[in-house]
Amino acid sequence: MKPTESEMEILQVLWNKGQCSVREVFETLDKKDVGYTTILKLMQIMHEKKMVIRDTSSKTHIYTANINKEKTQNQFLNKMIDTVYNGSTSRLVMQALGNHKASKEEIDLIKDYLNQLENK
Amino acid sequence: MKPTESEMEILQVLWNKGQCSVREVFETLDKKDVGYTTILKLMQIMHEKKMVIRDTSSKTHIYTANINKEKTQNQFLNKMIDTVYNGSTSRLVMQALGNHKASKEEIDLIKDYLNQLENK
DNA sequence: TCAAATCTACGAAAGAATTCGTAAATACAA
DNA sequence: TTGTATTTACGAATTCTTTCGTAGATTTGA
Repeated sequence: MKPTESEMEILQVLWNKGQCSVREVFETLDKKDVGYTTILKLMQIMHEKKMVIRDTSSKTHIYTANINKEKTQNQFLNKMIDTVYNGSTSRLVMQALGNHKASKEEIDLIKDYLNQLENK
Repeated sequence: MKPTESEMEILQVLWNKGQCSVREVFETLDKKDVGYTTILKLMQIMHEKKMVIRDTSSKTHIYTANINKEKTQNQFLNKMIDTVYNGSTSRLVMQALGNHKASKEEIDLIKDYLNQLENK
């Protein structure tokens, strides 16, 4: 039920773009070392698992994500908090913030968010 | 180079306890459905990969983590931000905070941390 | 001492995930 | 029309991860 890493990459594209042909997904994630049919196969498997739905009315099938983005992200997040951060959400968050990846703008966003949380 | 999920669980124990025999790890993670030799094998593989070091001077070998906790956690975190949150640290953080898993205390911790960040 | 318990080593099976080759169908354009 | 492109379907190979059985060594304690 939990998407694999590759499936996650594909879902990412589908969530962003709404709907895509296999080729669009393939080109969006231009992974140097994977062939077109690999992505095709993965998406077919995802279809079997009902992670995506597809419109087969024309030759080129059009895929759409069929699982909830936030729910799926949360699933990964919780797993990660458990196995990587020993159950501590705050440690994860602080590490994410101390990270070079978090920009000033992002930190401001988070402050606003915390204030909102507080006022409830 | 990146630990697998099982390896991560074992590293977790080693990071927490400092050093352990296989049996200690086995008991700490008491997974109902995995045998002792499975954990042993995993730890032997981790040794081959130099993820852990071990003292073999007595019959019962004693293992210690040989990779950096923070660095390894960051590796997972960054991967996750990319493949699950489309590169957005703030989205990950906000979702973690909105999560049932983040308690009041944890949120306070994070506020302090943000203030510290600010004063630098 | 010797048997039971505990440990390591190691190969191999089982399971999961990824990868791709090839064939057949369809569309497209010269 | 005819051949080139693109697409799907699908089986099979490959690779990665997890699992365990068995054998042999060591320790322990009755």
